Formats: sequence, C-alpha cells, structure tokens
Amino acid sequence: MAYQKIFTAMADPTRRIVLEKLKGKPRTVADIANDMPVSRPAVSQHLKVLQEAGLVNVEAIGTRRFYSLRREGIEKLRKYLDGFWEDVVASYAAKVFKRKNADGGTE
Amino acid sequence: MAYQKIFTAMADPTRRIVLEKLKGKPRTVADIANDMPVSRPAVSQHLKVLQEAGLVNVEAIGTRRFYSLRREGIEKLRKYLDGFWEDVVASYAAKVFKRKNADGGTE
DNA sequence: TTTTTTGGTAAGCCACAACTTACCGTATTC
DNA sequence: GAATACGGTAAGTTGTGGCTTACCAAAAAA
Repeated sequence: MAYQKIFTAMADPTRRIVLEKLKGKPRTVADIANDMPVSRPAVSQHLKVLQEAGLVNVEAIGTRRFYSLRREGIEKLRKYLDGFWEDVVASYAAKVFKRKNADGGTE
Repeated sequence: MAYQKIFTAMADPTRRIVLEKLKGKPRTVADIANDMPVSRPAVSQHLKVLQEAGLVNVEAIGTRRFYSLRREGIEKLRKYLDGFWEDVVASYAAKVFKRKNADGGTE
C-alpha cells in the first residue's frame, strides 16, 4: 500500500505548511525556509520526504532547486478517502433492491 | 487547525486497518482486535485516538462498546485536500479573464 | 453472590521521527 | 581563481508514539 508514505508525509504540520506554501507557485528551498520556525536543512529533509511521497516535484536551475506541488499525490489520497463511502452507497442500493423485490416495488 | 488530529490518526497503518474494518458495520473492540497483529489494549488505545480525531463513534450496550465510522471526520480531510486545487482554478480563471480583456476575447 | 465477559487505563520499554550543527559539492559572480 | 550563494547529507540528541503486561471497574451469566 503506497498510501502510507502520503499519509505519513501529510501528518506532519511543518510539511503541510511547506505544501501550502507551494500552492501558488514553485519555490526554492531558501524561499520556503524563510519565515519558518525550523532551520533550512530541516526544510530540506521535509522536502525529501514529500518528494518520496510523490507530493512535490523538483526542477534544478543553476544552484537553485524549484519545488512545486504534485497534485496527483494528493489526488491519490482523495481516492482512498472515497473508498469509505462506496460501501454506504452499495449497502443502500442493496437495501432498496431488496425491498423492491420483496413487496413488488410499491415503494 | 483541527486537521492535525485527523491526519495523525490516519497516518498509522494499524488505525487505518481499524477504520477499514468499520466500513461495513459497527463492531466491538474484541471483534476489531480479532485477527489483528496487536493486543486488545493496543486497539483500545487506537480507538481512543480515532475517537478524539472525530473519525469514530461509540455506543455502549451492556459491557460491550460498538464502534462505528464517523464519515464527517473523513469528509473534513477531503475538504482540506480540495483546498489544494482552488488556487489552480482561480489562477486559470484569472488568466483567461486577463486574456479576454487584453485582446478583446479572440481566444 | 460468585464467576465470566468486556474493555478502559497505568506504567514502562523502545524505536523512530524531527530537529540541530557541521560539513561538503557545485554553480554563479566578482 | 577566490569568494559567495544555494542546498543536500552526516552525525548526534531528544521527545514522543505505539506496543506490552498488569490491573481495575462494570455488566451479564452461573
């Protein structure tokens, strides 16, 4: 199950701040680390985790590395969460089906 | 931000197994702990975390306690994830708007 | 009323995750 | 070429999260 890395990555508050900083546009590490309560290497380590979880992309330009949101990763999480409704719909449909066939569809 | 508890709760693989076991119907603690690689008290502790995150409900019947999925909690997470697309849509709309007003709407 | 079932809580252990500082390599710029 | 900017990685520390066993309270069954 590859959801593990995504959940783990998003469970950390600092990493979520990083992700939210990338909402608007790609940013460099120094840019991201700016105004953050943790050191630049810490941010670097968080970015590694986010990258391995498939939540960010990197593009190196000169000595700078631009990190950007990778929304496919987030989409994966959404899909997983959707799974918690499938059964509700299924059981409801089954109930309706059962009733329709039990009383001849009077309801 | 109340998302923290939900993310933390869902980041643990054992807790996700518990949640998935509750998909179909409410279950007792012993029922949930059955076939799990961890002890019954461990499951009890996990259920506490899930409850505090708003992901499960409890109903006590006699000495047994039936735990059930609380989908509003999961829905909250979905809403948060949705936030990562809003900006995309907004910036796209802004771009289209800008272009329409720049060249008189030829595209 | 004793015994059994059910499950929450306390205490203690241990692994790991999130930091820090120190260091290094590689592009720019002077 | 020397100095500076940028950022990844190593090593070490520390708090905490998940587990275990032991214990306790309450309801049901005997």
